[in-house]
Amino acid sequence: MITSTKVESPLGTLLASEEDGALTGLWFIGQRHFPKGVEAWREVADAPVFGRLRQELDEYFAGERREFDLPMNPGGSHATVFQRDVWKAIAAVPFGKTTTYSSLAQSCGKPLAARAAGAATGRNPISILIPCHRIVGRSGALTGYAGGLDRKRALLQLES
Amino acid sequence: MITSTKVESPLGTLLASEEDGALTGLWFIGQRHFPKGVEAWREVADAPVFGRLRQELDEYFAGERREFDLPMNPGGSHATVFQRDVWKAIAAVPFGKTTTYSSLAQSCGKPLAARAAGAATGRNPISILIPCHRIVGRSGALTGYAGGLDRKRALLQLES
DNA sequence: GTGAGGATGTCCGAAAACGGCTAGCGTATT
DNA sequence: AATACGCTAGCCGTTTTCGGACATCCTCAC
Repeated sequence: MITSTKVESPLGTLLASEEDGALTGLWFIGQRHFPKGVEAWREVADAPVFGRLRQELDEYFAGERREFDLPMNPGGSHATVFQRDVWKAIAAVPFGKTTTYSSLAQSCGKPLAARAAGAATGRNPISILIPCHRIVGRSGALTGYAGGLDRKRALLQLES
Repeated sequence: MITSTKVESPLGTLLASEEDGALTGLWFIGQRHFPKGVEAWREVADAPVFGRLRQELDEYFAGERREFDLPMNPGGSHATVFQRDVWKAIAAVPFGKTTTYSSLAQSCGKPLAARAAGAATGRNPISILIPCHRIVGRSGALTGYAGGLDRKRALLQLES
């Protein structure tokens, strides 16, 4: 059973989803690749993981938190091996640092799959906590963000 | 979280699956349309619904039970509306009776979809409890069964 | 009778299109 | 000479698309 709730943030409202006590998703409302079957999820505002999420997000946006610490399970069941690898590599990028798509690809053992890594990055199901905003082009250009480049800029600004 | 277990029967071994306390699947091992992600399910032999299933199945095969009574949730999340309609119509066919694919299609409000009803019948996720063995061709021929025609014959024999 | 053909929803495989990329060159500015 | 754009062409996993195949049955022409 998947449950969901809405979370407010300085960058707009987010939708969070949870299953078996672990956070499975966090998207800006209406962003690119917003999940499809949302209507079937049951809204349960007070699941334990949602409480922690709200608090840690508040601290993060207040500049008082650099890392998140709560149970996560991105991708549920339909994600591919490559996607999981990419998301894991993204999660390893520390606060305040950035890395490139080609570097991600390399970490996954597929040095030539930079473009595919970009596609996988865009499908990251847990915005902010899996910091896909820290991934930029080789030239340093921001290239893209499923929640919009403005939000990507704002997040990088917050971390600088 | 989906869990599974194996169940013995006079017609062979079955795999049962459960989620949130409801039975979600029951297949003959290796039958046509056997589910795919089974490796990812956790084997838990003693879920409550599995206990009831074992007992009711034993009674059924002993000729002492004509109807099943336990929580079912066929198709989980990826089933289509049409499939659910067909399975519901199949569940309404009583012990010892049979009906036809075209009759099923009619019950679903799509009188011309007899063939599609056949396809949906084949995907029935809960063998025996959703009695797809009671569906025959208009001429009375047994036409097909995902678990093999022998088993279909045996089940109809048992109910006669 | 008997055989051919059409209606129907879904799955499956194959093939094509599509991205949150990059390196390599030419040109065009300083 | 450097640097900065802009275009092009390869790279690769995933998504989309499309064409058959099915646990059928009715009708219409011979």
